[in-house]
Amino acid sequence: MTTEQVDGRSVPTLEAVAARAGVSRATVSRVVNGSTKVTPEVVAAVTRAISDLNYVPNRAARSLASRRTQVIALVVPESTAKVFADPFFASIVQGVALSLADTEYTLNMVISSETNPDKTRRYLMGGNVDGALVVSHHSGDHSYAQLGSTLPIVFGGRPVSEAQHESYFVDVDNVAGSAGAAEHLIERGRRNIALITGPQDMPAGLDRYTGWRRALEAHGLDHTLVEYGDFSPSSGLEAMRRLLAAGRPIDGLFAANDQMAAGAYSAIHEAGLSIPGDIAVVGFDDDNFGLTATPPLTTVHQPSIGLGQAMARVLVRRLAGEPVDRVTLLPTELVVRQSS
Amino acid sequence: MTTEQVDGRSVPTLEAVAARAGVSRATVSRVVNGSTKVTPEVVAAVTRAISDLNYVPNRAARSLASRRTQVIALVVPESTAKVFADPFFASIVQGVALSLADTEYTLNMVISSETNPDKTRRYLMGGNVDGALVVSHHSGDHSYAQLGSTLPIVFGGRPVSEAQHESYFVDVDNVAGSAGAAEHLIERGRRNIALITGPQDMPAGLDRYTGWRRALEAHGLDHTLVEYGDFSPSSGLEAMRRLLAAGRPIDGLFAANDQMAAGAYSAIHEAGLSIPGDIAVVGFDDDNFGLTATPPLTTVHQPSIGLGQAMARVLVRRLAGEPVDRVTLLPTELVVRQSS
DNA sequence: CTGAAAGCGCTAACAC
DNA sequence: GTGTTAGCGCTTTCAG
Repeated sequence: MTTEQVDGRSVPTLEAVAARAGVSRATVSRVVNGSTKVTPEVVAAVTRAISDLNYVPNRAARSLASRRTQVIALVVPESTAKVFADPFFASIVQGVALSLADTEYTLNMVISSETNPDKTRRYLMGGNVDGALVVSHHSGDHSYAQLGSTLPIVFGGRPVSEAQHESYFVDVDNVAGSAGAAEHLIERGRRNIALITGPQDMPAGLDRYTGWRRALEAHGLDHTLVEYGDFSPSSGLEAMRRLLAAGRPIDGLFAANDQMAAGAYSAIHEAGLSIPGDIAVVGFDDDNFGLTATPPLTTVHQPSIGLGQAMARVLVRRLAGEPVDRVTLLPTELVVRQSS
Repeated sequence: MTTEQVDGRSVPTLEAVAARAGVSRATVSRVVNGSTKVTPEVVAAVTRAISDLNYVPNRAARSLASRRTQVIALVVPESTAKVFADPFFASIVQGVALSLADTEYTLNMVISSETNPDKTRRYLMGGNVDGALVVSHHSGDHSYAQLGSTLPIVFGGRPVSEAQHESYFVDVDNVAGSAGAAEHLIERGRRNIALITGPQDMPAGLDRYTGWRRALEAHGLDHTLVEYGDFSPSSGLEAMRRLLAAGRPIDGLFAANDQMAAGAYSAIHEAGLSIPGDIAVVGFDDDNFGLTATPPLTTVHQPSIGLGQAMARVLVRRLAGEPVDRVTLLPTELVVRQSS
């Protein structure tokens, strides 16, 4: 059973609209593209013809003639795609899609295979898109940065290396968020505040460490109670065990993400300590663990949908030739629950 | 700071390749499109020229000339997009994207505003895509079905109404999955098995009810212990309370999704009953609640990534003119944990 | 098996 | 303001 490319009533062309409105194709084009230099009456006539005929401009023809595609690629590394179910990432996509829905741009999702990154690169450079949004899950990998000189690109997450300083990116203000988390613990009267952070080659791990340290320093508190995890629950468990085993007093803990906080919960409980009685805990991310945890976790909420929206907005502005800051930092918000 | 549409070294055209290979544009086109009717030597020469020049065909031009866009739209109703963070949905997107990555098709995500559905409709009908994938979260809403006669469409989830019988769709085998869940409870020796299902105007709610009922009937068991929820945890809580309040003996429960099972857990516990001691519980979906629940939830796993992949595959086959079944049902799998 | 020629539907100078 | 005229880069008959 072959699916014929049945035309039905074939799609009307600009030419048909022109004929019906009694004007030239150029004029129809002007109206469609919102040129101001058209008489109101003509605009009206053309508009009528358009809706009568149910005309929809053909994107391919338009692109070919205008040398603009009106397509924005959202590039997702395959490894990230594997954890697509990660709500943080899904929210970014959502934000991008929502934000682009109000524009003339079309969203093209590209999964870049890590085994064959050139395919994506070629696609992007082949003049098939007007710009690209690149997200590399929590990692700051700007390996597409080189393309930035030819194709407008906006990254999600700040680059790891300052060398890639040229890139445009949108990120959550991890430093401020972490500092706020630490401040909160301090306000709660905690003085021996430990940190479980992530790998220091990942911006999120590094920046959350920095924010925490700055806050403690500002209050003249000791900031050497540090352990490292890899953002997984089990690494949080291990890290907390090490912290506890060290024998130094601890009455507060900031975990660089909620998953590690979850692990820390277990370690704290297995040590017979209470939350927040003995140790007040604050996490980061505000993922779904926090709410269902016992006690519910105080955590730093990051605007993941907002991140996607901001990325799209920055790119669209760049494409419009409007001035945009290379760096866009989104504020976080401390969600206070019962763990602190 | 305006972003110039700098050309850099402008993208090579087919013409350039033709010149370099010493053949006509038509021949290059044939090679690019894998026509068999070209001499091996010529193919080699053209291939060389292509890679030398780093040629990438221009999609717009190709579309315009061939009247094919090589674009597949993935339509997501805005309300669904709001719950984009729903891992089930995110997985479908992932499946679609992965599956399409191996084809010549490009994935175009479209968020269809419910307030202005015509915009999407026009876009789809405007010859801008070769086909569409429509997902309406758990709902079977095939309001785009009418377009199916003009544009090849594949739906995720079976249609609510049999009238829309024409549509192609891919769905999880809810009936079989639920029957399996009920069978499992029966095998565990449960005889008074209750059901909390979803709205009966949603295929998932209806089909999961059907599967459960058939299994009980097959074993001559009572199948009147039924309450309805709306797939939310709180509705599950309420439903379970009603079930318990009725005073009839219950030793097993099948909840039509894990969220409602979560609510049921609370109701069971607040009634001072144990899981699975007093009541064995089985859910459906295998979302992230199941693993972290106490006790971990036995549930029916549905292949959400597979669903997306299947949708893409079915559409691509249709577009290739290959025969495809209108209905594709994906098998579920019972994941036995400690709640049963 | 390969080349020539004619567009695909639209935009963008350039005239009027 | 509006029409005329060229193409944008590619596919596709149709000859040869």
